[in-house]
Amino acid sequence: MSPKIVDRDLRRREIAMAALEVFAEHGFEATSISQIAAAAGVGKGTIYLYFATKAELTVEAAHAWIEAVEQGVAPRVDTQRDPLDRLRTLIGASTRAFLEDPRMIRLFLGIAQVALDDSSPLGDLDLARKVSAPIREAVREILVDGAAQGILRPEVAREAGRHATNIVAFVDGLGLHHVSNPDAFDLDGQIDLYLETLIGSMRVAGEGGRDE
Amino acid sequence: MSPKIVDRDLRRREIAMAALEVFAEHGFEATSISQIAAAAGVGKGTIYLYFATKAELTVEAAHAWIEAVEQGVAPRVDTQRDPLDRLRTLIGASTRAFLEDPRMIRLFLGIAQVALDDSSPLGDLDLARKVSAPIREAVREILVDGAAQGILRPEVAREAGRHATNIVAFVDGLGLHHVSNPDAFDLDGQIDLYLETLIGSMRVAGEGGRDE
Amino acid sequence: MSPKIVDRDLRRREIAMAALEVFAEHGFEATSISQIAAAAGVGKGTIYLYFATKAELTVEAAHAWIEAVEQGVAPRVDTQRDPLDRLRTLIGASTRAFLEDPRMIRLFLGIAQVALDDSSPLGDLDLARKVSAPIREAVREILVDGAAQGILRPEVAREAGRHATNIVAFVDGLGLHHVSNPDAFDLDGQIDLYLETLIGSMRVAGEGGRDE
Amino acid sequence: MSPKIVDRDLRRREIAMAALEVFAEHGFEATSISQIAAAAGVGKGTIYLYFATKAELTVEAAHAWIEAVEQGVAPRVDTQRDPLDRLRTLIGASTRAFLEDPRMIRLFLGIAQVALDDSSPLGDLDLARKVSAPIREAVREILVDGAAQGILRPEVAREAGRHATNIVAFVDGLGLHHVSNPDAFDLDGQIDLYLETLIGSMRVAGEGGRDE
DNA sequence: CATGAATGAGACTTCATTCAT
DNA sequence: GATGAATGAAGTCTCATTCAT
Repeated sequence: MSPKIVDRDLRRREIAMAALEVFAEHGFEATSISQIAAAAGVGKGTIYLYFATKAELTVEAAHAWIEAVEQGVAPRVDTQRDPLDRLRTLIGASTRAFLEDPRMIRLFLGIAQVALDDSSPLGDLDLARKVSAPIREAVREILVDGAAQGILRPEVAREAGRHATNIVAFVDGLGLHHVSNPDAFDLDGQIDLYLETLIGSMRVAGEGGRDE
Repeated sequence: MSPKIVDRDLRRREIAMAALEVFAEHGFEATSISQIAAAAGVGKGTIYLYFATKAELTVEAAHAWIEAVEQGVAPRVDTQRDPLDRLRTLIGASTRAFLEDPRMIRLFLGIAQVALDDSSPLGDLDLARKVSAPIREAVREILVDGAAQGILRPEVAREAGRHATNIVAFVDGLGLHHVSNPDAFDLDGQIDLYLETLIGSMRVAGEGGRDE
Repeated sequence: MSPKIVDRDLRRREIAMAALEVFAEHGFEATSISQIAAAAGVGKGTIYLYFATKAELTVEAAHAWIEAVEQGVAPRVDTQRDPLDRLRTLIGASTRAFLEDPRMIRLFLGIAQVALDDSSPLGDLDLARKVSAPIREAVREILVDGAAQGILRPEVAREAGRHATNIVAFVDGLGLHHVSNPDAFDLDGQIDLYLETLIGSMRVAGEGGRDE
Repeated sequence: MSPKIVDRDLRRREIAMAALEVFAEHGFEATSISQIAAAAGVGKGTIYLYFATKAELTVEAAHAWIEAVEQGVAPRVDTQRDPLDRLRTLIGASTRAFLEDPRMIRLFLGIAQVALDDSSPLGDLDLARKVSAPIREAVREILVDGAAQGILRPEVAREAGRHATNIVAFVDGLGLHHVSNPDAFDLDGQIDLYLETLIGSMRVAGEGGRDE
């Protein structure tokens, strides 16, 4: 009656989302098919009607995660007008929302590790890059905007993509350290320091800044 | 009468180093004692003469790694006099040497993941921080030096430790992305961009810079 | 839609009975899960679908044994009317049936040994006592009956429980020796001697006895 | 210099005695060669200079135990003159001394179980019988004495050996139950009850007894 | 002779995957 | 299609036994 293809994809996605939950909760290698089946509310055998292999399920889960991140980040940026404020808001908010949830980092680490496995079908996922793509793009746009408005130096616009890559890399790196030892430093303080250092370098000289 | 004499600590270290190799190759949880034993050229049971548990071996391997990093980084810095050059050399060289070996990031990810496990004896190791401690300290000293020589702004010296934390975080984050997809960006170029942006913000205004 | 239906309790019992066979044959600690699985005709992993642990399987096997003993002993007693004859029949028949199978004593010894282990979940099973409980109770009833009929001394009825305990202890002890070396003595003869000695002391004086 | 045969046997005995200690403490199958070596104060390899196999060591330990029991029992009997008192003393004292030490029963059970193994070289040890031989013999002598003094019935003397076998069997059986659950009954009380029942049947009729 | 480092078989247990229902 | 019972490979760890020192 209903098209089977649609059903299958829907089911795959549902199971993948459930897997995502369990991965985030228990870590990656510690998660069994049984747990995923229970979380998805289906039988263990049913998993194998939709995925040939646990690895294939992992790939789907990673994809689902990427899409979820993409859809979750975009809305947050558009509340501010000033490029510098937008940058502060974007980096600060998404970093905190994203990194302060240990489940997310666990998920990221787990999937990244699987992706790093040479024999893994996740190898071509370019996970870190795809997951951070929406943030990176948003950052890039802000930088271009800022240059267009004369707030940021012109050359920032020329290198906007590469700057965005660095910014995202910093966010992920800081998140990694934060997660390894949340007490080692003040996450907010480090983000502020980074942003102001960055802005100090990008801002058109002579414009009034926050720290001088 | 004369029993075989074995240096337990040396043996532990040897096995830990071998374990490190395999961990880096296959990831942490995917590595079996058998593989480690094979890599170390010993029998499976021998491992347990030196480590009560796989977890204990993991801790030792992590420690070994930390020490190896510590010893590997220090010598590289002292060849330059100018603080900015030293910073470029330190970050550039150690980043490349350290991060272009995918095994290292894999190891780092693996350890971070294990460290995230609450029940893990690695939990209190603060591995991510200890591993990067020598680099962070070297960076901090350079920043303080640079401020003392009047090349960097005085407030950089005051915040040297926090700046160093951010710089190391960036290095790790960029490494993570690089390893995830080596073709996504030019590692050297990104590092240069970061360093010049950073220096641009830290340098005493009016001093001549490299990129303008 | 119609999943395979399995009676878990039945399956547990089946496996426990198979385990019992192997325990009896090889002793308790010398029996491996592999052997039990083979004896039960199932895969090694299947055992763990029904028992969380080897110890849990052991407990279930012990319980199964207790029940088997309970069901095997009761019917034999009710064929005789005279208390002394019933006592002779009960002790003689059940002793022989029970003890001449060396597997049973082996089982008993094994369980006793496991029970001695403080950390064993069998510790609170009081296995030796439970296993012999039905016989002990039957003996007690016979003694009370005998006293009620005026055949045994009144004080025997008052101490019936403690006499029963001693009788059962004797049976087990003789079984132990018998199993240790079946040729060392004539089991039947020793049982007869014991019974007549016992009866000689319990019988109301002046009543005609079998052996004088 | 010193005859090697003597040294070897002495050493074997020393190690066997040490093994006995550990067996009694930790149970039989739970005892490793390492533990025995440590208890004996020798190296693990040294064990194999004196015993080809763990089983062989077990045999020697069992033999050592038998001899120790033999030497320990005899002295206790000779303090009393009245045969009935001597019997009470012998059974009561040796039972308690022997059975109230859980290590001894553990040892007995463990060795018995090994001895029951068909493939065991202990099979010909007739352990239970040999261990109890000295007590059995002492009991037999007391019974013969008692008959000779006219205190016990003449037919007791004729069957003295078989009575002694039964008495020892009872002691062992009661000990087994006691060890399985020390709280199940009062050991002293049960022994007294048994002895008086036994004596009541063996005593020459009309002689003043304890319980009438 | 004595030692203990080394070994590998084998124990218990988990889990991805299959398949009869 | 859906299920979960069944399986066996593989993992961690123990320990009797060997052998170089």
